[in-house]
Amino acid sequence: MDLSGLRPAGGKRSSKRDRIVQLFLAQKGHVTADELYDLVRGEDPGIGRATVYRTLQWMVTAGIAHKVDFGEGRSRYEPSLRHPRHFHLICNSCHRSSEFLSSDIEAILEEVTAARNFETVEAEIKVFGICEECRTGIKAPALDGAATESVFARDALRIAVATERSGLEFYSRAAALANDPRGREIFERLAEDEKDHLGTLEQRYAELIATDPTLEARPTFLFFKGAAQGIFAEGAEKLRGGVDDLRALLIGIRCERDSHKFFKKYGDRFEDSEGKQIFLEFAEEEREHRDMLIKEYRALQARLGINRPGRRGSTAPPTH
Amino acid sequence: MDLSGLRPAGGKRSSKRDRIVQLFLAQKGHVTADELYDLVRGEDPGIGRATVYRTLQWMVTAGIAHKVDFGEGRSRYEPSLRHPRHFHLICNSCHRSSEFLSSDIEAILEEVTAARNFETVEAEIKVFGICEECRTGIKAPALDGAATESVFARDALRIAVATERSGLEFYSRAAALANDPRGREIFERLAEDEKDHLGTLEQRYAELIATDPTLEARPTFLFFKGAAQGIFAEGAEKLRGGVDDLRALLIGIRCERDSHKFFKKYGDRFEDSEGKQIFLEFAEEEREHRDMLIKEYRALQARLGINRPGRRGSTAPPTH
DNA sequence: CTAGGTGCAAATAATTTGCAGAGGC
DNA sequence: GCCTCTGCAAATTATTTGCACCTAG
Repeated sequence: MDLSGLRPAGGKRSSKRDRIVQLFLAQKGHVTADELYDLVRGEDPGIGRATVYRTLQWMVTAGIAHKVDFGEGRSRYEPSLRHPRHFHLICNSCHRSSEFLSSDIEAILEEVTAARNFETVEAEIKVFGICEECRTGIKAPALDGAATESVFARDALRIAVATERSGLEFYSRAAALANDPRGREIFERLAEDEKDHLGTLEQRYAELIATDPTLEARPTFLFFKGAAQGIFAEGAEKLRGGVDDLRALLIGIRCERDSHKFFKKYGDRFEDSEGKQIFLEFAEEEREHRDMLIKEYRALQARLGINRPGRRGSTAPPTH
Repeated sequence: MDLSGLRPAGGKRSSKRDRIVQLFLAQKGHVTADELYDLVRGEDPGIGRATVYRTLQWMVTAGIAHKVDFGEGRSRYEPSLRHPRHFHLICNSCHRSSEFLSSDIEAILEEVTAARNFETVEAEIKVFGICEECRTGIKAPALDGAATESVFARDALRIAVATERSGLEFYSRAAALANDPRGREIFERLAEDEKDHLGTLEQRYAELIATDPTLEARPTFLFFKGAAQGIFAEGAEKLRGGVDDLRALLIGIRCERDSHKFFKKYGDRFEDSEGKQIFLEFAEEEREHRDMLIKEYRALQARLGINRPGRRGSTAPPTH
């Protein structure tokens, strides 16, 4: 692994430090300073404990390592590459920890800190308790370091598939309900797009699973509110009662905004370059969809003009 | 304060321990062992550091105190009476911390741990960063220990008011839309109930503010998704497109379930006995509302019988 | 009387630091 | 040659423990 980009300017080459860093990065989970010291000693008995501590400290300031405290009275360190903000479930019995991501929690924390005018540097969540294995004795599929990236890709793809599926349903229904022929045409076109996306995502998902068949059984890593039903599901639900065209457009605009956000956010985090490309491309297309819907909303509003029945609430489409 | 209930069976009376405990409980924020030692020394120089540590330890096992680690290399302790699960914002600059509650985060964590078959003992969230005062120099109204209870009551009442307001709107609309006269009658009756509740809550809110006029300016302590719009807001929104009576009933059932949960949960946590009583009473009434709606749903379903147009999705009301 | 609480001083355990020497640039 | 890294041992810091004594029940 090339570490040159990680070394801060002015840092000096040092084979010992390099060896410690390398050993550290090769570790799966969360290492103690002492554990790392023992590992280092195994390779080179001429390295002192202080150097390990100093290197760990340096890695933290350099952003390579992340200090975590599981309440054991000593610190643990994890490589901070990959997912910058994950949270921990820590077993009080076997002292192992597993990780998860939750955009929803991140979003709520943003709300809270904004309300308090607090500028977040870092958030940590630790859930202490008893893990499945310690409680039942049944060994559950683990989420070790190597698999994390694939599991992340799997979860992101699953959410994406659900989203496109719900999007397809939303636009199909909207097209069926639409009174205005131009509006119907747009809904039909967007339904087609979502169908395309769905195909691409399902194929990528199948490819991913093919590379590692154990992947499907592994526990969820990325938790996301829209995951189960898809981001458009609520919108599709709203259409059930029957709505006018303007309202359908409005709902679509909101859903596209959310799904754009989703694809952008997780596209950025993807390690797998193919998945990343798909996500970022889709993010762009969802943005285009949204613009198209906004334009159509304005146009339809103008066409309906003043003879449109008055209604409480805003009539302008959201612009952000 | 009577501590007899807090002392574990077999514990021996001890004036020194009692004094330490009392001093600890009188503290506002999060004390370190050493800070407490200094405080204790001020009152009785004959108390040793070890006794303070031992008492702190004892308080933790007895459930009186809660150990928190803000990453300073030493532990802090806070009284664990009152709100059992709050989270912390910690300022890296002035090292003070402020607290918040979020039911939404609690709910998400429950989902995550359930998915991993993890049995939670305790969850902690720490957000590190820079507080408003350190960043801007403007002193913001604090959330000190004494005020926390009142601020909690204020926030709970605000959410409750919003909920009843949205409930009133929901039932008014539902009554206006209802085709079935019996259904309309029920909706009208529930609207009346919500109006009553609203009056009670607004009065209580005014009383609370009267006891401490600075209360309104203090920052939010209890964060809750339904807070801004009220728990029925989404339901009321759904009615906008126009729905049939069965669907309106179904939406009402869901909203009543959520608002029952809300009143129950926070009623249990209320310290202020008047607020507590109101909340628990309302929780009961919301449960009755829900039962009423479910009964009506079944009755209407039966009355409409087989000549009701078929529709995808479940036709049974949720039972939990 | 006796179990448990308490003070003092010494022990522990993780981590940091002073300093003399080694090594990269 | 200079500046930084490094090892070793000593220092530091929060917390715990051994032990003799004390005190409430």
